[in-house]
Amino acid sequence: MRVTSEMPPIPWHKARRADTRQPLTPEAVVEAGIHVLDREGLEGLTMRRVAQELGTGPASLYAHVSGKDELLELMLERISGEIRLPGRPEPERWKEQIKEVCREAQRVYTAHRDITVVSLGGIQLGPNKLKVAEFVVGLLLSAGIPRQVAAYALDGLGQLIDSDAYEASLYTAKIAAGVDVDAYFDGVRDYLARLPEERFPLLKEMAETMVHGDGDERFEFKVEVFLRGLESYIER
Amino acid sequence: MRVTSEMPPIPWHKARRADTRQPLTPEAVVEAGIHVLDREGLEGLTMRRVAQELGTGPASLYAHVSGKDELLELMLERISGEIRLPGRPEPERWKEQIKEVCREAQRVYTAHRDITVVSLGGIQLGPNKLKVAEFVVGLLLSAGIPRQVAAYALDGLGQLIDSDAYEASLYTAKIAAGVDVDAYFDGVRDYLARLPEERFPLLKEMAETMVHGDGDERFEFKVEVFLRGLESYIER
DNA sequence: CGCGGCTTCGAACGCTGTTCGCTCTCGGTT
DNA sequence: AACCGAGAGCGAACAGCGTTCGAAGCCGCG
Repeated sequence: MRVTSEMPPIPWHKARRADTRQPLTPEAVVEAGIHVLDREGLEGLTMRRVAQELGTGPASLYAHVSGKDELLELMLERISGEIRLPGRPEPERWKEQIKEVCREAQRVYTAHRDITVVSLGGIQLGPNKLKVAEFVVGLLLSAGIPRQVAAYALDGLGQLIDSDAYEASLYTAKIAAGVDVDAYFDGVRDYLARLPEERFPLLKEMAETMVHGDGDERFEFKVEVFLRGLESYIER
Repeated sequence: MRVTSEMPPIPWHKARRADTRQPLTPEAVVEAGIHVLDREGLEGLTMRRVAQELGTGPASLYAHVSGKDELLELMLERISGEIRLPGRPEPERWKEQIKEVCREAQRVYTAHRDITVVSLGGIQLGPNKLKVAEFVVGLLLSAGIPRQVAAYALDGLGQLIDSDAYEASLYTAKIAAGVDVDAYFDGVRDYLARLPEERFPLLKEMAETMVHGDGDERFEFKVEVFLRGLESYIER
């Protein structure tokens, strides 16, 4: 209910949004989306919230983006552009370099909260993601891994990174929400330790071992295991 | 607007819901939830829809279940109970038996659409899930895999199963929605084949290889790779 | 100068999870 | 036998969601 609805527009208020914001392009919408995502997570990423970030209403976004799904995919592709690859592939260090890429990808995705659910949801073919894939597949082939194995491995590594980044982001979200994660894991350990001996002897006894290690350590381990498995496919 | 609001209750209508439905317990709510999930997927699983399934309104559910999140976790745990384990662990066949468990888990989860997003979201400690974990960790230890490695491996295998089942469910959902998945993959292959030579030489050339193989084949491969990697940790 | 097409956006639609408060039932106590 | 409190059931409502519609405004081209 604007009381000024009958009044002439105040001249120096005219281009108010244009002062602080560029004139609304798909890129600007994506950027605003990423801002909201970083601040409030995927759950808080609503079209209304993104529109607010741009000083407008939700309906305005639909001129630049077909809907929330497309916005999410554009955001994911934009974020994938942040992944930095090693300067040049070094085939003799293929395992180490693939690990570097995995670490970097995991770092970038985790930095943007739970964006990776989008990635888990389907194949992404944007240039930024493809660039990473091209680099990794090159390393695999140069290591002597058969083509079909390399293709499947690309899939597997992507899934590993995505699901791990998703899990990691949920913990950082919990921390941000004020949950004491250490206490949570203590609770899990105690729960396991108190399991009935006759049904879960191993889990009960391994309670301490089960909760040991942080996310990075576990991620590092999974990648190492996968790469060791891949190594066994090398043909000479 | 019931016109009978002033009339005495018609006796044989009295227990109308009780005739067809048990008197609403947490178990009944979970079961109804699974019915809706199977029929309409996680997206179609709403509190209203579950309530409708039970012949009541959404508010009634909250007496038995604290909210949608808890309902989902209860559903996941109930579904985990469908996973059948081999009769007894056979340490000399540990790899094959772990594969059997993975296949079975993947089958069960995929049969219930995209329920595994819940699993990706955190640690589940229900007895049904723990039973599977106990079995697998027993096999790993009996194979000579160090305790800490076994603990991490449990995590890794779970993640593999969950993310794969999630992906698989999305494709079956697409099929159910009438999408021609073969045509979709043909499109992906053509897209890859038409990539610019100078930027993506490998992906371009490997287009056919990249889209080769169905979900089961890829899943089988990933599990095999992971297990081969695990094998290298065995200490004698 | 006029006009057609694109952008902008207030309002609305149908949906969601959840809460409130009233009614009703039923088991246990006085 | 009477009562009463606890819990279950549930209609109504709230705040918020993604998305659509239609009117208005703007800009560049003819």
